[in-house]
Amino acid sequence: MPRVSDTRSRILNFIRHFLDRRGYAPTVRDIARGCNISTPSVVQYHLNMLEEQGFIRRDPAVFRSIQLVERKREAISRVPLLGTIAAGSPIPVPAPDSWTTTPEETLQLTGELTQDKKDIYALRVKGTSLVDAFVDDGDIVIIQQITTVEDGELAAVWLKTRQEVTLKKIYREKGRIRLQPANKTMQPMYFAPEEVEVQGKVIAVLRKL
Amino acid sequence: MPRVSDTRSRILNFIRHFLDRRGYAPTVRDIARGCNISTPSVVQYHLNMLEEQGFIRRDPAVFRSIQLVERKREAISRVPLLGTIAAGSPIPVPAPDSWTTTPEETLQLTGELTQDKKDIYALRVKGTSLVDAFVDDGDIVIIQQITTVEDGELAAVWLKTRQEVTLKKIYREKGRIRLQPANKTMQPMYFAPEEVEVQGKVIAVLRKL
DNA sequence: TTGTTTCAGGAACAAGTGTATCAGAAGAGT
DNA sequence: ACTCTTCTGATACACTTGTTCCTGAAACAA
Repeated sequence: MPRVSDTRSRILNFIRHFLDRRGYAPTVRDIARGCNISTPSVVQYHLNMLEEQGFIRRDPAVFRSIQLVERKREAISRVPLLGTIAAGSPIPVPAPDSWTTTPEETLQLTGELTQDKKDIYALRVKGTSLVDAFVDDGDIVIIQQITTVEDGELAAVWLKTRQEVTLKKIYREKGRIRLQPANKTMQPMYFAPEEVEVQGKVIAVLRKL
Repeated sequence: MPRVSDTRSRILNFIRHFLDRRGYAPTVRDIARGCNISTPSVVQYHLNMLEEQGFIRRDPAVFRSIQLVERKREAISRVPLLGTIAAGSPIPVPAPDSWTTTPEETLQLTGELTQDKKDIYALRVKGTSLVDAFVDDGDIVIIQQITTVEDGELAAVWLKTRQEVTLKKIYREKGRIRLQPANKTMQPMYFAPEEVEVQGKVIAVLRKL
């Protein structure tokens, strides 16, 4: 048991909160003020200890350079919001070079949602044509750009003859393709393989309210 | 067309890279050095412009306080997944002290989804009782724990007499409460105010596939 | 005791750093 | 040409801030 109720961890917590609240690191004197320490030198002492113990990292002689080792850059992927998905209009499949051009907007998602997959883009749903996939007007679908999907996976498909885009579970059957709505109470549709063009695989849907 | 290939965007990019590489913000002079600008005052000028235009935020007289507005929403919050939401069982409202206890699981979400709100938890949907809110079995609803919501907001409500939980848009009317399904084709339901208990406000729905 | 380690307090220095001011150049529009 | 806005340059000031040096108290071990 430490002598005081551990100044050290109090300092660590103060740094955490300061970073959360202000967005940049505190100075020695900020910490002193926040932890009721009367002088910078004491803070300096503890910071040196914390750095030795591997809790923080600092660049010498650089102001506000304290970094928390525990805040290892979490994997955030920036997913481009490339446009809208509507029943009557084709999905705007991104050109290979357009990944770097400025999209309409960018979503910041954790790897938990993107499942760390590559070639991902997002589309905003316009209209209520996708209600049979439990997707409402204004929802955002996250799509991985691939041309073939496994049986049973939810795919974004373009129906050539109908000039229509839809989200359906796809099943290959003998000589035809079955498109099954996510809503189990609804009936499947059948198409010739050449009528169906898989634009991508839906890996997530999100709705902000 | 700007004279040079826009010093401003060069500065912005430099700040981005500096933050990524060093973990803290550059000083005026760091930027000057990195962008081949001969004097701090020019950088200062452009930083003021960038702040006016809403690209960055700075705290006056605080060293290394430049923050990229575009990364404001990057903060990852850990949202506890507290259980399931099913038609027949009450929503497991977290006890005030249980926030720190270990939840079933934890979601990592960016501020973009949590909208930087407080007192947020997540529930996994079990069953198809919420289809009228376009919520499917297995979806995850993000809920902010508040007891009153604005008219028209999607709320998680417990219907006492029915012993049932549902997600509905809530409207206060004279002497009664109207619960409107998110699906506009469906009919509203009416209840006496004391029958309806608001458990929280739905701020997002997400579906991982 | 004695010595050693850890922690707190005070003061001061030197460098880093935001900022203001003045001056002037370069375009754009009239 | 003229004015106006936008941008660049140089210098200087004042404050912020990392750092060092000193003193001293408290705990612990030999």
